[in-house]
Amino acid sequence: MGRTTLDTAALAHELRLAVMRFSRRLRNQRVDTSVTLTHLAALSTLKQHGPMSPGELAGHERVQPPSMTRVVVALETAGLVTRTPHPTDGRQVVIELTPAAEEMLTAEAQAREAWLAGRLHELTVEERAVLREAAEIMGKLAGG
Amino acid sequence: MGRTTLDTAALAHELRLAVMRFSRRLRNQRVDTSVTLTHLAALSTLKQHGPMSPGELAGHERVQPPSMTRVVVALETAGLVTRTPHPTDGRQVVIELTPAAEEMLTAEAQAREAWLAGRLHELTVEERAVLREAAEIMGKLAGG
DNA sequence: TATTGTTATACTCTATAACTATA
DNA sequence: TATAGTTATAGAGTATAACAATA
Repeated sequence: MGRTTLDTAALAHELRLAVMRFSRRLRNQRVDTSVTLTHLAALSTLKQHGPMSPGELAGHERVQPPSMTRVVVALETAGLVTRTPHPTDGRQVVIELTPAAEEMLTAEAQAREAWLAGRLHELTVEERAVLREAAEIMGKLAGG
Repeated sequence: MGRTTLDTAALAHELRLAVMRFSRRLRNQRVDTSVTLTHLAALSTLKQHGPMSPGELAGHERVQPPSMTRVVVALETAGLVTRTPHPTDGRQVVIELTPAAEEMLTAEAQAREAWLAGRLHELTVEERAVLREAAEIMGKLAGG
């Protein structure tokens, strides 16, 4: 086992611990309890990629379809997404953001991430640059 | 709102999404289902900082004391930690790793993080360096 | 009275398995 | 048969509130 392998194992260890604590911290910082972070993540994906099926959404969020079904039901109940039949494939449905959701995402963007943004603001420019790159790399790791 | 503030808000958004997906992915990659990642995190903290009370452990892990109680009970049942009375303060108990836990942590260190280490190995040296720095920064953000 | 830890209870998030409807 | 989605069920992880023991 070479030096790179040792380094990688150590990094895996540290990164796992840091990400777990950080994600817990993030999850507990929600202020608007009416919309959870999981719901927000789904809404953000719809905002970013446009209308899609529950299956596609589950793929994007890296959860199983039944998990996404529950999220979509909750969002529909809250009036934040609509479920309409797919135009050509009767098995599929299309999930789309409502104007209310668009408005909410826009209006509360800053407020929702206030804690994290505040903490990030305390960092140096260099540290933020590191996190910006790291976010991209983690996205790649999670997505592949 | 200046440019830095805008950048920070955008970074908060991207970082939150990336960390959530990444942590989900990590949580689902456990192979040895007998010990969950949450339990492992607690064991790693004990390994790193030595014996401590449930309250201290909860503080380290950034969870509430009742949550840690459940983790400790599970770990004690599994024979991975011991709960002994504090020598001078009768209210407190001291949580300590058993030899079995030490052995497990050492022996399975690589195997447990196999997925992540494998993925990290595919990255460039520069990307790993970014994640190494990011882990430290996220630890700081989670801990403060 | 204040602190430490536990118990009781409930909610969120996620999974797997089984089912329905459509292709 | 295969695919998309949902329902049923279960389990992990966490929280708040209430309680017991000790300082």
